[in-house]
Amino acid sequence: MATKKITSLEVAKLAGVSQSAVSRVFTPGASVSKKTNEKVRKASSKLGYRPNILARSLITGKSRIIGLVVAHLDNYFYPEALELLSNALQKKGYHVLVFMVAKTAGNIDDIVDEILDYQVDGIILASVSMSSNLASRCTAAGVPVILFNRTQDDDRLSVVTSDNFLGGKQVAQFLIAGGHKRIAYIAGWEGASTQRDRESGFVDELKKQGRSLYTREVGNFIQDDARQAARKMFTNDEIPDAVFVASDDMAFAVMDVIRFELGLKIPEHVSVVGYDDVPIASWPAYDLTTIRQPANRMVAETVSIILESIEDQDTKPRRIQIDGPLIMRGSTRISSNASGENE
Amino acid sequence: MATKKITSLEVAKLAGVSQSAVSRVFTPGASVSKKTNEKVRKASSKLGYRPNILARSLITGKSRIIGLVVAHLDNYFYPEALELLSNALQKKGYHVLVFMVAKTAGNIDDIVDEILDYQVDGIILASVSMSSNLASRCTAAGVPVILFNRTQDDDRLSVVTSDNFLGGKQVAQFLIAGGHKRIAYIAGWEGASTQRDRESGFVDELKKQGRSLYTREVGNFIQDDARQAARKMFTNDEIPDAVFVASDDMAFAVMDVIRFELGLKIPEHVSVVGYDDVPIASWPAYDLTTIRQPANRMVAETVSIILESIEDQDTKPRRIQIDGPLIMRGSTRISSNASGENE
DNA sequence: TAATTATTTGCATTCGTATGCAAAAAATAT
DNA sequence: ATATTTTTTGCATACGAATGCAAATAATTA
Repeated sequence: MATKKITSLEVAKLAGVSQSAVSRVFTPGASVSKKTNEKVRKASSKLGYRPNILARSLITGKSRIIGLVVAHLDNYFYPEALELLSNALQKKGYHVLVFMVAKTAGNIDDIVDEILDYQVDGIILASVSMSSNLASRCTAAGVPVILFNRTQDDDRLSVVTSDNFLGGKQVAQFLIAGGHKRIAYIAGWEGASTQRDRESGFVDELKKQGRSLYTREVGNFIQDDARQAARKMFTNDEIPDAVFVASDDMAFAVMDVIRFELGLKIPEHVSVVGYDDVPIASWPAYDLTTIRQPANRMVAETVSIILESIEDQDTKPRRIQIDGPLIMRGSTRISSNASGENE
Repeated sequence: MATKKITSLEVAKLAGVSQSAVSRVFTPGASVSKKTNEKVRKASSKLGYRPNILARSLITGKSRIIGLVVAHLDNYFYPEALELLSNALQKKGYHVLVFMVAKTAGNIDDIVDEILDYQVDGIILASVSMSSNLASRCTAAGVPVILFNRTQDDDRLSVVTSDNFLGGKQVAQFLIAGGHKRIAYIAGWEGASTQRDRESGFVDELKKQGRSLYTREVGNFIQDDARQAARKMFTNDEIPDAVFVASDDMAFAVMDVIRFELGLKIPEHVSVVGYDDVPIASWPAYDLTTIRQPANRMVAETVSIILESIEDQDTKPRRIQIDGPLIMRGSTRISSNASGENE
């Protein structure tokens, strides 16, 4: 009921000093004598005073809020990243304001406007891209923008991804080395750079080794779509003997279809490879061979870039690619006659 | 570089009106003539003006920010809830500021202090509880607090949970009806009210039907611990023929141990029941019988309570229990000779 | 048309904190 | 003890928008 807010002025009165003195006590690096400091601290804790971050932001121009836009919280890679991100930023005195966006990402721009309304110090777009026009707006407002797990050709934006092209390539090499002949691909949402890069790395390498895709379907990074894609792909006369699925999340759905709907065995009848290495991939029920996206390192880079950009407005946007290893597990077979296929 | 902020004053100048006029145009329900409205809108969009939420908050005392404290983003129930929550609040013009807290929840109080610094309009604690002292602070500050999926005896706090006691009871009834004789339980973290309620509902019903727990281990709502618990539980001479695991998340780990480490069959050798009904539970690889926690309804209640409390400071805290059904799937057997066991 | 009422508008102040500047106090040097 | 330098302090103002109040304008009525 009694909604009373303790302000610096009241603390000042109790401590017998000026409001500025109180402010200085709570401003690191300001000039305050030991005695004043003590008086103020005492009065503050007596009244339960804490500085109002919003009022402070108004004058400093820094809110210590980072806006985060996420679409796919259902793909476990993102909650994991969010947790790491939030923890890392928290340690630095920042906090994350979350903005969810429809998976069928449309009007990101409106959302970003909302974010800017909060005077955030920086913006992280997880698996989402923004219009060039809006990028200008952010730049003009001095708000650094970082794309996380998504690329875009705009040198005003920083980008942190895994090396998706290399990842795709590694999968191709691995599958060919494993002696697979009919190699298929289930794509993610084709608007996503990660999808495109994974696929072109994959297909490029196949070509380089004189192969080509046996079948291709689209799963849009959505489990239901992936299931559909799998059903279509595996009801032909001659099914693929290996399939690379553009994300672990979809791969699980695909494996379920292969095993429980079609009664096929993994990897005996078909090898499955995913992408991300989310925790579930290592659960024995799936035991999925996959490319690891090192969420921790990606997050660490993201945080360091954003903090640097905030502290020094003149920091140039950076583009970081972190490569992750192929994690070999039981969902893929390794034939013994795998050899001699290097160009 | 050119960090220029457009303020209402600049818009006012361009539009040839006063700053107050601009403010009124952006304040729903304020008195503005059609003509002024047009002039201001025009000038605003020309300059790209948007009101500064922080400055507004300072004077209105409302930030349109909701603080959310989460611990277990690795249990899929929470990302799901977060997504629903954020979406629902977004629709109402609110946004979620996320605070992660260690799973071994200790100093929640410090975190809540940080939250209050942001002048949030409300606080949601997901699976986390707070000291009574701090509850007073929040009440005094006029900030409503809602516990999500966790109870606590404090009538200043609102609480939204599923009916965990009833859930536990349902599981007991179901397992007994299924003809199980040696019924075990793997507990969550014992500091959690959800854990306690699930267990007491479960054990109470067993007793009522003249049974008792065959074995009990603790999994702390952590997969690794659950695995350990399962190993211990299933290496005795006579293993349980049914086990109720306090969360789906742990149940998956337990199932993996049972099947892949111990080579037992589910449900032939042992039935497994979980709690939450996260999406993975319905994946055929697990096909887990479980109690559904209706995240959508829980979130809807949470949002409606928090908004109501914000709009009307005199709203009394509420305690909502939403009951969820038992979802019968393939991880439990239903024996035919299940009968005559009522007291 | 004049008188009365309803709407708009601008002025000035407020929210809570930070900070440039000049005065005061303390510390140091001469 | 005095002069000089350094540190601390308070005053006053600024941040950007919202709002009570009174003046100005428009709409309504007689």
